[in-house]
Amino acid sequence: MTSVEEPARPNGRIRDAARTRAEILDVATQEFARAGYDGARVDEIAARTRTTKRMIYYYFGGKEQLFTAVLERAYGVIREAEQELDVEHLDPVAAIRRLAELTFDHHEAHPDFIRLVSIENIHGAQHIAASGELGKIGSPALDVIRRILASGRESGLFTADVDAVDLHAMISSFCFFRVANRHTFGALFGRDLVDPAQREHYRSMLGDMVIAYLTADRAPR
Amino acid sequence: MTSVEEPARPNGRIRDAARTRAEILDVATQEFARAGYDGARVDEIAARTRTTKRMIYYYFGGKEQLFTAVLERAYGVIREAEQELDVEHLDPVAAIRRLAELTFDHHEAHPDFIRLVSIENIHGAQHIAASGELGKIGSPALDVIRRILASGRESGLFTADVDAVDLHAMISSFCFFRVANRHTFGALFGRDLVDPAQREHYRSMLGDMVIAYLTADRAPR
DNA sequence: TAGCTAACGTACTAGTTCGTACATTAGTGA
DNA sequence: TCACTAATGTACGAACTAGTACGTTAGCTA
Repeated sequence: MTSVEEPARPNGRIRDAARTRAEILDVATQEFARAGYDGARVDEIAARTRTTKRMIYYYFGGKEQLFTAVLERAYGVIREAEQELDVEHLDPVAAIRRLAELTFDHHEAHPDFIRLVSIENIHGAQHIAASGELGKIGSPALDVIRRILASGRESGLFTADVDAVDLHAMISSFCFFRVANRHTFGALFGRDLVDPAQREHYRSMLGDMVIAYLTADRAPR
Repeated sequence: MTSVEEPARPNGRIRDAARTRAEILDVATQEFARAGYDGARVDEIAARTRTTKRMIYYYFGGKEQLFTAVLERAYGVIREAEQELDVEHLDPVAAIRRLAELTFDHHEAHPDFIRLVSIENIHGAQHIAASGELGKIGSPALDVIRRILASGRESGLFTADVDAVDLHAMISSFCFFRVANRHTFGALFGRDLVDPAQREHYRSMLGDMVIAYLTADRAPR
C-alpha cells in the first residue's frame, strides 16, 4: 500500500509535503483498520508518524476527511490491481476461474482494505457518498466479467444468463466473508478460514462454485 | 428481538429487574448496531431507556460487558431460529435449497445482527472470546447441513464430498455480504442488493448456486 | 542573499464520555 | 409492621480527544 521508505537524510526538520502526506495516510490506514472509525485516535496516528497532529489537520482538514482520503487511496489500489487483469486470452471457463482466483488473492493480501470497507458499511457508506472521487468510477473487473460472460454465452459454455454485477457480488461475497468474518467464524466454529493450509482448498472451492453455477443446466428444483 | 412492552402500571418508580435489563439490552442493541462499539454512547443508551445510566453499570458492569451481553442475546436469537429448522423431510436437493433460503431470510430480517457481527469482527471477536457462553455451543444449522449432505451423498444426488462447515460458510457469505456490504456496494455499483424488487432474484440465485455446486460433476477445469 | 510562503511544531482548550460516590425507595420476609 | 436489601436516581469528576491559536523555519525564487 505505497508505504514510505526511510529517508537517507540526516535528522532535523526536513520538508517534504508528499512524504508527510503519504506517511500520514499509511499510518491512518493501519489505525482506522485496527480500531474502526470512532475507535481510531487522531493523536495515535500523529504519534506513529514523524510529524505532528497539526499536519493531519493541515493536509486533510479533520478526522472525517482523513478517513475519506484513506478510503480513496485503498479503493485506488484495488482499481489499479484490477486494471492488470489479463485473463481474456483464456477460454471463458478458465478466464472466470482465474478472475475468481485473483479476486480471492487480492482479498487475502489486503485485510486492511477489507476492514476499511466493513467500517465504511457500518457508517452507511457516508464517506464514499461525500467523496466526489469515489462516486461512480465503477470497477475495471466488472468490464472484464461482462466480456467473459458474453463470450461464454456465445460459445454455449455458460448456460445461465447471468448479470455481471451479480456474478461480481457472488465472487466478492465469498472472498470478503472469508477475511472479514474470520474472527467470529473461527471463534464459533473452530475453523480459521484464512489458515494457510486451507488456502488452496478454499481457492478452488470458490472457482468450482462459480463454474458450477455458470455451467449448470439449471434444472433441479 | 424480545422487545419490551409498555407496562400498564401508573407512573412513579416501578421495580422490575427483568424488564429494566431487557430494555437496556434492546436499546443497546440498536445503538451499538447504529454506531459501532466505540461510536455507541452509554449516555445515549441510557437516555433512550426508562431508566438511567447507573442501571447499565448496575446490571452489566460496563460498556464492554454490555456489548458482550448484546452479542450473546443476538446469537441466542439466531440459534433459536435454527432450532426451528424443519427441512429434513424433504429430499436432499430441496432440503439444501430450503435451508439456504431460510438463511437468506434470516439475514435479511436481522440487519442489526449482521452489523453487530461485523463490529465484533473489527474487534477481533474479543467479546466472544471473553464470553464463556458464546464459546463453543456450535450451530444447530450445522447439524442439519451435516445430515442433509450425508443423505445426499448416499443417494448419489450430490457428487462432491463437501464439508458441512464449508457449505455453511458458502451460504452465509452470500447472505451476509448482501446485507453487510449493501451500502458500499450500492454506492460503487449503483445497485441496491437489498432492493425488495430484487429479493426473489437473489434468493433463487443463492439456491441455484449452492445446488449447482453440490450436483456438479466437477470436471471442467 | 533577502524575503516570502509552504510546511512544520508546541501548547492549549472546549467539550465529551465513561464511570462512580452517595442518596433514596420499593417491595419482601420475619 | 418493621427492617433489610435489591433496585433505582442524582450529581459529579477524571480522563480523554478532536480540534486550534500562535509561533517557527526550511528552502525556493527574484
